[in-house]
Amino acid sequence: MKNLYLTDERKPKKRIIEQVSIDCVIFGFYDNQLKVLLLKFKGVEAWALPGGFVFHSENIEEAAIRILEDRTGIRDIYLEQFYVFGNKNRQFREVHEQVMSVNGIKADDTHWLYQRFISIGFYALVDFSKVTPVSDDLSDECGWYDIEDMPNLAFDHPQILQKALDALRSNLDTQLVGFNLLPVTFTMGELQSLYETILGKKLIRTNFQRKMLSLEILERVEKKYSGGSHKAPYLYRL
Amino acid sequence: MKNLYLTDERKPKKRIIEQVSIDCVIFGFYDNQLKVLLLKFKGVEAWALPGGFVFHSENIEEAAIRILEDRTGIRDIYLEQFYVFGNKNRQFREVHEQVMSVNGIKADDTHWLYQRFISIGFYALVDFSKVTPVSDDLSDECGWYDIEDMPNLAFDHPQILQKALDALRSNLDTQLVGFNLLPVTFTMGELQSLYETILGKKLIRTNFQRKMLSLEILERVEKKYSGGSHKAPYLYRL
DNA sequence: TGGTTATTGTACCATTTTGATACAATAGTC
DNA sequence: GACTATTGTATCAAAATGGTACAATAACCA
Repeated sequence: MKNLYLTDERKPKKRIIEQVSIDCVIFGFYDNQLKVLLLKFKGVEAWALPGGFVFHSENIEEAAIRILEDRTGIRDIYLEQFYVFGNKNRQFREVHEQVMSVNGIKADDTHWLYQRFISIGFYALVDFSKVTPVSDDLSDECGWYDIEDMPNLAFDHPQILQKALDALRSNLDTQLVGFNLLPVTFTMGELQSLYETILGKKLIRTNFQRKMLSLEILERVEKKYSGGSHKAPYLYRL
Repeated sequence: MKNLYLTDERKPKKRIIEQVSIDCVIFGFYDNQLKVLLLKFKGVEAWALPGGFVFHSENIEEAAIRILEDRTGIRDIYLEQFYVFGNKNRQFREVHEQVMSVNGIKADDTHWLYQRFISIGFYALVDFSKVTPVSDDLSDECGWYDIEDMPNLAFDHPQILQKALDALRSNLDTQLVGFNLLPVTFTMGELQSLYETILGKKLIRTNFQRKMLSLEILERVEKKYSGGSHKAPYLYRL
């Protein structure tokens, strides 16, 4: 994924599948807020979801894992395919041209990047504290943005993000997917506030606790002394 | 989709996106059994899900609608994208070669059909009684097969079918998707047996009836006199 | 040291949902 | 008119969920 815009002039050994791309919605949880990892294009006031292409020699899931590792520095990420975006007007000539001109790259009209793209959406759930965001060649920033307070997203990435959120929401109860967003140990309060931000609604504390404990998947570890003047909560782990 | 194997020699006006395909799992319900529409290749003992390619000038969902109409003769089909199959070993040279040789078509080693494919899976729910299965140029049969009694499926179509079934099952309750498999009016018993075959388990009749009626989406029409020596059930519609 | 405060863990009751059984209604057969 | 198979509904028990009460406790403060 170095120098994306040059790949076909340089004819690298690893050929990519043209007109298919991957977009990753990387979720993290910090400060009781749901966050998404975004890249900012060099010289353009537009942010984008981390993405990339699929080599002929790899599975699409491997491609997603590779992209995730490039941006976050971690492997073993919880990953799920959620939708394919394939409208015929999915071609983003203006933004690509702008980014290329700012970065001093030229391409003629028939460049494959100017064609229509089919993009496979993956969402990833990561432990916020383990991630070191890394930008790519075309970006000057890579960082976390609050889901409630997003900057100007390029392309059709607002829709992709929305669809990822919907998928995450509907998998939350059935797949018990939320724990991937927390560190190994966490308090019941943290877990509840994670559920509340993903579902977008308040939950009743006592019932939430009963529900979680009745799943019999949580192990109670030691207490957590926060320094607050109140009873210390227990820490739990899966 | 006429003469699939010739498309690039003939350079048709409608260019397709290479290395991306669509596979459709078309579900129907008849005789209290869940059925799937399959094609049988000419001269080869292998069946396949109806599929096709995406033109540059159409959305992927439009492509799926086109493929569905070609095989079933009906538009306005309930359609849902459920997964993308993109393993690097998704190339099916042997089968393609066999089918081509049987049908007297030649292609050299670099033919795009010999490359690896990314296939977007859609499942469709149709009213069995409205469908007239139509085979394509490479098939000599197109018909319904019982989900419990499938013939030899080519490629990775067994996995695709399984994933479609999983998706259908998990959408059954939340999206109330099952009604698309029934005619406009139906009895409670038919609805129940549909649910039972999709979920793969028996349901308690009285509770199922209570549940369905409590949704307040069913309208009771006239009675259905089956000729059986028992009370006649009501017909319902959405 | 003992009172105060904020938060946590759990018990408890009311309400709703679900599981399971009973039974009356009825279309056709004999 | 009795009999049979099936349908529609009522009913009770059990489980899940919503909501309140209250005791336990870590830090703070007078």
